[in-house]
Amino acid sequence: MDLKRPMLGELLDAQPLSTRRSLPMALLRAREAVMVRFRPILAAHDVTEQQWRVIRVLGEESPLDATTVAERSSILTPSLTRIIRTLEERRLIGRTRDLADGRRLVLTITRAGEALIREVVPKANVVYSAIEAEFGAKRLQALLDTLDELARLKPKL
Amino acid sequence: MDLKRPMLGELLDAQPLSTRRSLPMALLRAREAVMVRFRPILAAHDVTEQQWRVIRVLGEESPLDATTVAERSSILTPSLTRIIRTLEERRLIGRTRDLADGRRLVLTITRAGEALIREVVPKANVVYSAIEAEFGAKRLQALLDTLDELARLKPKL
DNA sequence: CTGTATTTCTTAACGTGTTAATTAGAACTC
DNA sequence: GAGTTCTAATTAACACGTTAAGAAATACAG
Repeated sequence: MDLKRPMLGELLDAQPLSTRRSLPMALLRAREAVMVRFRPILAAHDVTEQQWRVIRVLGEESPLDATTVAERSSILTPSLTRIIRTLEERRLIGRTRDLADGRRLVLTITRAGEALIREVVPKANVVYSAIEAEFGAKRLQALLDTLDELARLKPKL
Repeated sequence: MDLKRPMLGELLDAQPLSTRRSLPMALLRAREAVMVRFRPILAAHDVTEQQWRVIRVLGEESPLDATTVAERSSILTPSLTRIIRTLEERRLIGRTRDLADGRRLVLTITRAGEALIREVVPKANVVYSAIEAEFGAKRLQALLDTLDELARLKPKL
C-alpha cells in the first residue's frame, strides 16, 4: 500500500501550502466561527441564512428588482429564483412583474416579512454586540474595512 | 399592493442592519473575491474547491484518518463521505479500514494525487503572490492573524 | 461478561453554490 | 419592421452545507 514514502509537504517549498496560512481557508473558518452563533437564531425562526439575507435587503429598500436583490445579498440568480419561490409561499415577500420591462421581477417585503425582521434583528444584535465586546469594537471596524478592501481588489491588468 | 409605506430600514436603529457592515457578509464577499481567482485553476484540473482541500491536507500528511482530514479541511463528515467516494473513484486518494479500530477510515494520497498537487500548487502560488502584491504582504499576514483570532473566539460563559 | 453509552462513519433530506443551457422580453441594426 | 443581439430570469445538473437519524465498532459501567 506504499505507506511510507516521503511526504509531499516536505518536498514542496510549502508557501501557502500550509492550511493555516491559506487566505480562503482563514476566511471560511472565521465566517464559520461567527455563523455558529447566528444560526440558532435563524433556525428558531425557520429561515436559512440566505433567505434571511434576502429578507434583510428588502427590509432596507422595498420595491426592488430581483437583480439588485441578488447583488446586495451576494446570492446568484439561480439560487435567488429558488429562494424567492419559498419566501413567497411563506408570504414573507411578494413578487410582481415590472410593467415597463417584462423581464424584470419586482420584489417587495410583506408585513409578515417586516414582522420577522423586527423579531430577529434584536436577537442578532445581541450576538453581534457580544462578538464586538469579545473581539474589540475598534478592531472589528478595522477588520470590516480591511475585508471590504480585499473584496474590492481587482487584478492588475 | 401597498407599495409605499415607510421603509423598515428607517424605522429600526440600523445597527449592523446595513449589509455593508455585516461581518458574515464581509467575510463572504472577501472570500468570494479571492476564490474567483483560484476557481479557474481548480476547474481546469476538474476538482472542486473542497476536493482540493482534502487532497492538499493529505499532501501534507498522508496516512490520515477521515476525522482528522475533516477537521483540517473544515469539511463536515457527511460531505467528506461523498468527497472520498469521488476522489477514490478517480484514484486520487486511497481508503483503508483502520486495523486497530474498525470504525476508523484511513485515507492516503496516491501518486496521481501527488502529481495533481504538483501541477496545481505552482499555479495557485502565482495567484496568491498576485494578491499578496496587490494587497500588501504585511497587511495580508496581519489579516490572516486577525482572522485566526476571530476563528478562535469563544463566547464568554 | 453483558448491557449501555460513546465514537466513527454513513445515509437521508433539504437548501444553496456553481456552471451551462434555455426561455422570454427588450434593444439594436439595417 | 424582421432579424440579430443583449439582458433577466429560469431550469437543469451536479456538488457541497447542514441537521438529523441510522449502523457498526469500540469503550465503559456494573
